[in-house]
Amino acid sequence: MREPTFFVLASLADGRKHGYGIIKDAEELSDGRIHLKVGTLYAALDRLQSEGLVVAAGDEVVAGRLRRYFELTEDGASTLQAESERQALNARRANDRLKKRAARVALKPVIAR
Amino acid sequence: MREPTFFVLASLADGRKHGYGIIKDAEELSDGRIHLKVGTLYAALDRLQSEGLVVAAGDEVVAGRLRRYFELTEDGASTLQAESERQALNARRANDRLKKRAARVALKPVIAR
DNA sequence: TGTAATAGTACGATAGTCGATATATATTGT
DNA sequence: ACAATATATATCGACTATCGTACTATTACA
Repeated sequence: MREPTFFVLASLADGRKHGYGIIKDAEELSDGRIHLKVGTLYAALDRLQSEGLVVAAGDEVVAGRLRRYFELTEDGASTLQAESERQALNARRANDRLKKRAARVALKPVIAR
Repeated sequence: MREPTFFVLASLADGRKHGYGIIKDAEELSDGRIHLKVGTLYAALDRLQSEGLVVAAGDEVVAGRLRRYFELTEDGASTLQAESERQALNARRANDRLKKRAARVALKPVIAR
């Protein structure tokens, strides 16, 4: 799963939201790092719905504008959970290696002298 | 950065390796979850070289077979570091939300009674 | 009055991965 | 002796998520 999709699910884990709301929320959740493109978002929502990870949760018209609401399914929540654990583990593994590497490269110049 | 590329860097963080060695190492590092496809690997190595994250580190012939070795640059190491931190943070954020969500859905049936 | 923010739709381009095919040698099993 | 598996790299078309941009439309604010 790629980062934009991950943030769509993570955003919806907070509760029912509409498309534009997801964009704003994901931006906040990622400290401004992620700005979901509209094309990416609605494509992702369509795909996630067809996969059963997200369901449409009513259309509303607020201030003359259509809002399409979505919410996470239990499947969506457990998929996000699994994805989150996978990423945390990958990060830990990479970090272990980087630490060992740092120890190695710190040693090298001393030997070379 | 996508998972296969991440594992190419993580594998090389361990030290100098050749293509096939990276595939085997990534498999081990990920507890068998990741099996890098050859197409993906060599495309990734070319790309990472052109980005300066990886450098060619000598060709050798071992037991009649050519081995093309690669190693991580300092840029590659810090890119992997940044990527690893990003993923760990994303995972933490998603997890926080999932915990809150679990608390919410655990409450709902009680109210409904 | 026009600019920013809100909200959604549409679509071509790009990039990374997948899956398959090819080539070649070494090792292991029957 | 022969087949299967492991080692090792190269290449290429297909797929798909994302990007980037343009478009429509309303409301709020300066």
